[in-house]
Amino acid sequence: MTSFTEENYLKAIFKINEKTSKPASTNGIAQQISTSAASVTDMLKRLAEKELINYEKYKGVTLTPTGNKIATNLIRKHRLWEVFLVNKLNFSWEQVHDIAEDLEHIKSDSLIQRLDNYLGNPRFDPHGDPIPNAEGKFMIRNQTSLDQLSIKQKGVLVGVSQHQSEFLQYLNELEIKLGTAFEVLNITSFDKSIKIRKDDTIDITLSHEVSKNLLVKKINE
Amino acid sequence: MTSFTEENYLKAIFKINEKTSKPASTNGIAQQISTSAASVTDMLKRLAEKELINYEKYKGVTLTPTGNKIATNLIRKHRLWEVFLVNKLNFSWEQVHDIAEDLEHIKSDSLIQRLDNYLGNPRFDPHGDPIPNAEGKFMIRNQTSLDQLSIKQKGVLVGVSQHQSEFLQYLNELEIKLGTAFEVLNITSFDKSIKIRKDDTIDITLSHEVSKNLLVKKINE
DNA sequence: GTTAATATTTAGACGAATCTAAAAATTATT
DNA sequence: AATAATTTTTAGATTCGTCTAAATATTAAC
Ligand SMILES: [Mn+2]
Ligand SMILES: [Mn+2]
Ligand SMILES: [Mn+2]
Ligand SMILES: [Mn+2]
Repeated sequence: MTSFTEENYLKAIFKINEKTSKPASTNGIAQQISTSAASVTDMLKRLAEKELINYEKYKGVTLTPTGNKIATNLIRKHRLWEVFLVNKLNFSWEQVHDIAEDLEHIKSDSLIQRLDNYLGNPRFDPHGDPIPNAEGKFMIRNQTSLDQLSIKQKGVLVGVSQHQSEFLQYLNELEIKLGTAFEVLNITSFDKSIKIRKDDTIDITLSHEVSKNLLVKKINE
Repeated sequence: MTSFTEENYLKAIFKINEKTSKPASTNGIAQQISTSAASVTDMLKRLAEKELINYEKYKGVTLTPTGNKIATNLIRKHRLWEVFLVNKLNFSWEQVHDIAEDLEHIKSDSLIQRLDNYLGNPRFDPHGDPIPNAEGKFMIRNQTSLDQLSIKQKGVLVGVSQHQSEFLQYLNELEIKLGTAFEVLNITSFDKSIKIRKDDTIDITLSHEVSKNLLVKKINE
């Protein structure tokens, strides 16, 4: 059996591997999990012992197939619960991550299978992130960050790469949500701030810090 | 903060107090929780230290107001989740207890408040047990066990005092569920087995072991 | 009211997960 | 290549929750 804590380590390693395409470092994991490097080393030994990770001293870690299965299943559960919280309980997208962080550890295959079904087998979570299927396969999303677009290009918001509630609340204020359509009007070369026309009506200016965290699908006309 | 384990002790103490109307004994708790008496004594010291229980060596335990609040809230969450699993995810009543045993430990007041609302503020769980309100008040159910009825008396099933899945599955086979109407036709003095007419149509015989675990509300005509 | 049986607590140990401080290995800098 | 900076591991301690075995207290039986 994998404990609550072990599961969190596996998920952290998965995310780092995914983001960097490299083995996860001890410090990287420590930071992700908000713990000390020493604790991480301890846990890596245990996870290696259980054959959930590939670990060589000083060389970083990757997941074994078994470890990968557990990690993707956690992500599947996390994202399905987020859909439940938003679609059924009417939570807002910035409120659900922390709750899902706990719910993802509930161990029942039939529960998650029924939940998936009840929600209509959603393929994306409230933040636009893909929900892996029961076999752990992710759907690949055709996306670019908004700051990669050039003037006059159009796009539609399909995701966010920041999940902090302050960021999401800021988007709420601007009435930017998944599905919102954009056209790039102007880019200031000095600070890379970007002026866009939203839903063909309202013009707003976004800082580079914001625009690089907005994931859009380009619309070719 | 109260841990998962501490919560389970508080709930066990609550249940014993409720059932016996006496302070819970060390052995009683040990049995309820499937652990050793020594472990219980250890934990009782910790819980007393946190002022969640009233504990005097060799004298048994009761809950303090704070401990009681935590315990009733756990029961509230447990039963609300059971309603969700049965009413929304179409689980059968014998499948939900174990899953709810985990879900009850999820800590989010807004979650449980929204869930309650989403379910239509149910007052009883799938086994007929009352769901305490947010203040911890239980609704008192007017009930007698079926074996207390005399011949020709009528009643309707409002609960079960056994929650084992084998028992519930046996009731499924007999098509006995909450709301099922009974009339007592006959009681065998030898083994106290009882013959009833179910829903005015089918006659079935139940052992005393079964009838004493069926909670009915008498119907006076 | 002693003695026997049972219930409860204490003693001592262990595994999981964590920490800080110190040692060792790796990587970067000159 | 030698030294400095950084990263990682080890050593040693702590807390939580658990165990078995032994000691003590309570309750039941004679
Ligand atoms: Mn999330
Ligand atoms: Mn998400
Ligand atoms: Mn239950
Ligand atoms: Mn129940």
